[in-house]
Amino acid sequence: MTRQRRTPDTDWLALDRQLCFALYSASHAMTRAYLPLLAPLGLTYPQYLVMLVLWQQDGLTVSQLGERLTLDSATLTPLLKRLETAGHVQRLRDTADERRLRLQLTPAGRALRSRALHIPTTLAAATGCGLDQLSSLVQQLSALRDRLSTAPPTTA
Amino acid sequence: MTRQRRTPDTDWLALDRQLCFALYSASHAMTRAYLPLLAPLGLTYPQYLVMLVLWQQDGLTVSQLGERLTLDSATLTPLLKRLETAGHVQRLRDTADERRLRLQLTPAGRALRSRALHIPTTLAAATGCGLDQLSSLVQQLSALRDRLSTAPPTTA
DNA sequence: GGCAAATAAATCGCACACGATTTAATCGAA
DNA sequence: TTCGATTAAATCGTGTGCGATTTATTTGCC
Repeated sequence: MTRQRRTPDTDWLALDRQLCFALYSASHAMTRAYLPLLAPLGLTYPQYLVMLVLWQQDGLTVSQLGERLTLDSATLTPLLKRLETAGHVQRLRDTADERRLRLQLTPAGRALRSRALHIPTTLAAATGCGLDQLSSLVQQLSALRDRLSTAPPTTA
Repeated sequence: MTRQRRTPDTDWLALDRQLCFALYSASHAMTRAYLPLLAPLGLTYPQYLVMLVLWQQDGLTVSQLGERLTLDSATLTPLLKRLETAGHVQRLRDTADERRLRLQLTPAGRALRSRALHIPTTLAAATGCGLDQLSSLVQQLSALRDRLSTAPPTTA
């Protein structure tokens, strides 16, 4: 006789089966792991992501930055003002098109990069993953993100 | 002569190499994909996660709920008050220990479950992943989350 | 019993996220 | 050329997250 269990195979709503929760909780755990490394630099985690982009390419507009991070101006404007107050970036109106705002690193902002160089390897160690699993995860998650964001709104 | 490129193999700070950003952006893309499915139920995404837990096990305390979701009372208290206002849960002081708050689903909260049953399959389709890749990702991400949260604060 | 330590929620302050609207600047077609 | 449509940021309101503190209750040790 098979009896009904509390979480049978058919309970597709079980928390630990949800990819969404696995992503959500892993992402938050990652953010928490970054905190002690970013605190000495005076950066929050989203601010660190912005700096990663600007260290790669300076002089972007707010929209261009938002495309890379999939964030909009409602999120970025106050964040960038805080980075400006902290002295890491300058916010300059584009003279050719006054609607656009150009983001320029200050010397202090550029200098901060050298103090961040150790972070990726430190974190990679904390994950306990091998380098091959790490890059495999990055590949899978990037592809997943792209499929989710180009997918039709509901598919229903 | 090899010349220096803008993003050489040694640029470990490149945004698209970061597992943290792959996680962060995939997680946000996932949340956005849920929005049109959750709006008809009147739930935000974190509220949906709380309901997933309560549908599996009713009568939990705030701390127990927080353990499953890795969230603390600062986040959960206002969220639960909104779920109570919406009529989905009741917040009852434990008579045996007045410090504890017991979370009980209302009939409306229990009934909501049937309207959520289609969500996991709809989303699974939107990911464009096979079922085997989905469960593999859930496994890897859950393990990653556990390693990150049990790891020593800095390892430095 | 009585009181310090521990525990459970709540509260406070700050920083994201994001839908929706607003403001300002540019573009484009009649 | 001029005025409506488009575009870029900024603003507004709501809802998380979380470090730090506060309040209320219980526990444990004398």
